[in-house]
Amino acid sequence: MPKNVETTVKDEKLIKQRRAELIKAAVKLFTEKGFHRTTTREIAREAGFSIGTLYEYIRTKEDVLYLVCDDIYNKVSDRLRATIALKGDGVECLKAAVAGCVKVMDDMQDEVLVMYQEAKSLSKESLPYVLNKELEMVKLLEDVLDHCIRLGALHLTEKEKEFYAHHILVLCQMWAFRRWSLAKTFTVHEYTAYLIDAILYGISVRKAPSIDQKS
Amino acid sequence: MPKNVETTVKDEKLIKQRRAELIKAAVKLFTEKGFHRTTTREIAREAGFSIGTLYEYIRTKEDVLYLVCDDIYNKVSDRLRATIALKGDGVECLKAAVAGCVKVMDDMQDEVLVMYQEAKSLSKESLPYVLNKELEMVKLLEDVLDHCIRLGALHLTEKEKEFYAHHILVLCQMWAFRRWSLAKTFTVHEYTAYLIDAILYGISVRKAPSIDQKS
Amino acid sequence: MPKNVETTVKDEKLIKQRRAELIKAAVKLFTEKGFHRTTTREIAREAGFSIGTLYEYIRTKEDVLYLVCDDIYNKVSDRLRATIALKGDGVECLKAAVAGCVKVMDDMQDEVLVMYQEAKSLSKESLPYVLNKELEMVKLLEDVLDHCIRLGALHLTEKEKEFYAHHILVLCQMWAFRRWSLAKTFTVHEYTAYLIDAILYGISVRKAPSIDQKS
Amino acid sequence: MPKNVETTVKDEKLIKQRRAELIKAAVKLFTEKGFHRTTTREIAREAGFSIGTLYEYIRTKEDVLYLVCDDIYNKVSDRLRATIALKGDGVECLKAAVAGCVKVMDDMQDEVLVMYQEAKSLSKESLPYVLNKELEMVKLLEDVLDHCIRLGALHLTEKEKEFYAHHILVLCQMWAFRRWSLAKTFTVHEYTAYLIDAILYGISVRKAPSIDQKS
DNA sequence: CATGAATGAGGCTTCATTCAT
DNA sequence: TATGAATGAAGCCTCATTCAT
Repeated sequence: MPKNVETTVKDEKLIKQRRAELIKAAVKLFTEKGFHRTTTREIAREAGFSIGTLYEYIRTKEDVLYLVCDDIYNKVSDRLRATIALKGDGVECLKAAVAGCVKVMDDMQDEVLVMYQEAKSLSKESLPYVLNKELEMVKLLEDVLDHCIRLGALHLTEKEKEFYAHHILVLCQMWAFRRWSLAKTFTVHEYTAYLIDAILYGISVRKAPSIDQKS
Repeated sequence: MPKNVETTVKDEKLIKQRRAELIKAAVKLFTEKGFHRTTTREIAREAGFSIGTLYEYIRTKEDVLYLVCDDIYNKVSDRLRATIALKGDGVECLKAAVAGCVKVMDDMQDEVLVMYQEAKSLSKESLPYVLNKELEMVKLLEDVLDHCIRLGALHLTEKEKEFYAHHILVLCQMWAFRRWSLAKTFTVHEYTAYLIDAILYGISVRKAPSIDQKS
Repeated sequence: MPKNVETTVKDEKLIKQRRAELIKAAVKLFTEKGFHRTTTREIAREAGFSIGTLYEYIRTKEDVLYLVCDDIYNKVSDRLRATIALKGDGVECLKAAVAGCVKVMDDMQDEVLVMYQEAKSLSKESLPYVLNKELEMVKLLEDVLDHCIRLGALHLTEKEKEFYAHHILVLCQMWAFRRWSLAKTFTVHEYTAYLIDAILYGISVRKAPSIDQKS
Repeated sequence: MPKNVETTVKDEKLIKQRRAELIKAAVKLFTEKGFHRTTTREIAREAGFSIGTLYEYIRTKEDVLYLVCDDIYNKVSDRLRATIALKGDGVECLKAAVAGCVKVMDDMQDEVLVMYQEAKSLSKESLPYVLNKELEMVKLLEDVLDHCIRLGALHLTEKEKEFYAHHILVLCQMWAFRRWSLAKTFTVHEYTAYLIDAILYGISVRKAPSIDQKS
């Protein structure tokens, strides 16, 4: 399923190493100027090898984008999986997940932005693979919700579960996308606290005990 | 503040008309292939005039992007303003706003996507202007919240208000950004209903009366 | 049938003129260094316009080769048609045709060499069209033979006619291909005289009346 | 006279063996895609060794072409020499030579085509050597003609002899060059028969006894 | 005002050749 | 000797922009 970017080089270990260098360079440049404004030469130079060498490890410029997106998704997913960890009783588990997810978005802001802004430039063949990765992340949050449901802490239908998985993921990503504005008012921790509250109890519950909730 | 895209042509009426044609053509093409993959020639052809004429109404390709983003922001803002309208008592007003906002995102999905995906290609000079437009939209939602607060339907601090304005806007945009996945499970109306619930009451309140909320 | 090389330019007259310039430049360069060793930039410079302009009149480097081959074939065919003219009684007509054909090969040696040496670099799509042109030239010679046959000067079966048409054409081309060697010993006129004799009467008839011819 | 292609390797036997492999691979590839479209890497891979090893046995890509042309010329010459063999009385000897020559062209069509189409890509230094090989082949046919002359079967001046040697060689090559068209109508044997007739007696003698031949 | 031919900088990619292992 | 990773010059082509008509 994962597209296999062809190489001229055979040494697997070398491929891994060079690719890591290449991806690091590309992420840096894409962050600064975007995929289209970055030239292959710049990527090669930043990665520390010649243009010829770059093309020993990829076949097209688009391959670089694919490798970058693939790598970031994997890293984000891995970190998410590690942070979420289904620990804590009841709703605590969800809170931890949200906090972890925001932290990942905070730590990897540059990468996350690159991924979401440039993935659209992938070819028709690669795009589905990447979109699927996005759904895998949604799935991770569904697992958290499932856990809470099994603990009896939440009561959700299947549809609600899907809805909330997207909902929570988007709200966490929001920190990455809107930090330029939000960071003027909130620290990550404040943001996280507000977000947990908003997700769990909604806006109306803010100190309004007498209001007729969802009558 | 709004950058003035220079023209060779003087006739104001003509400028308006040609720009409208130009923007329409550009939005169509940007939707299909993105800003960078679209050539100025294509824009001219799609708009129905020659490349020479195109350059009578803009100075650089980036001007087209600026005009497009500006135009879409204005349209989205206008529609939002019209839909929101601060009508309804108490929390109804907020519900109407959310519903209206989602509808706008649904109606203008293509435009919204173009705007958010390509705005990053604007120059350092134009970007702030566009980001500011984004904040104006946030402000619109803050106004709604203010209204609810004044009606006594909500109780929010200034910070909470800012947070929720972003929060709500992002969740509405989510429909535009994730329709490729969400639409498999939800209709716009379902999505809207779930969203209103989620915003107002959060996830934990879903039929779980006995749970000790935020003790 | 003739492939239509696409242009960006619309003015038909201009296309004709520029193409003529382009072809002239290309023939000169291809003659000197061959198709593969000639760069598009060199063609543009030699033709007197910029690389950008060159690409307004063609889409690929191969288009240049196609235009060149097409043009040369047309010129050679036209000259052949003009020279042959089915004039003269009996076998005189054939002699005139051979003489004319050799003259064409002599006058257009460079072009003929380019055409036969580079045509193989045409794409699978264009090649058949060019090969067909070759067959048209064979056809011209078949017409001459037909004429002689109708005059009663020659007696050939259909197969013989086809054979001799190729046979004569190849022998005329021989002057173009082997002038580097033949010209050391023969002038064109000598060559023509020898060739006519060889074609008409063969080698054995050279002053050998007593030999038992093909008994 | 024969250019000495330099090697890093000393072992003569190894050189011979590797070169044979290399030439075989190159002929195959040149036949398929021509010299310029074939890469050195492809040659190495097809020959069964690495690019590094290839360059132990040649110094430039052009060396490969030189080796190929040289090898083919030698093989063709050898086969020609073997087939011709100056056997047969009188004109039979010539007939046998023509038949043999056509057979060689038929058997080695691919090689012959490669040789004549790519030799022009040789450098100014190598070209004369290869052209000289061509003249050696002409010489072989001159020898045949000489033999016939000595037998009294033909009467030719020196100039006529040179002319006919080229003439016959070209007509035999014609089978290789035009088989794409001729083979639709003729088998090799038919072609050979027609050709022998044409060379010996010319076109006019075809059943036209009363015509005043070159009076 | 409108047109579209002309321009050329610059991007992506290939590939012959080298050289350290 | 054999290998194959590294190199970078050089090729093809695109496209934003200009300007004469």
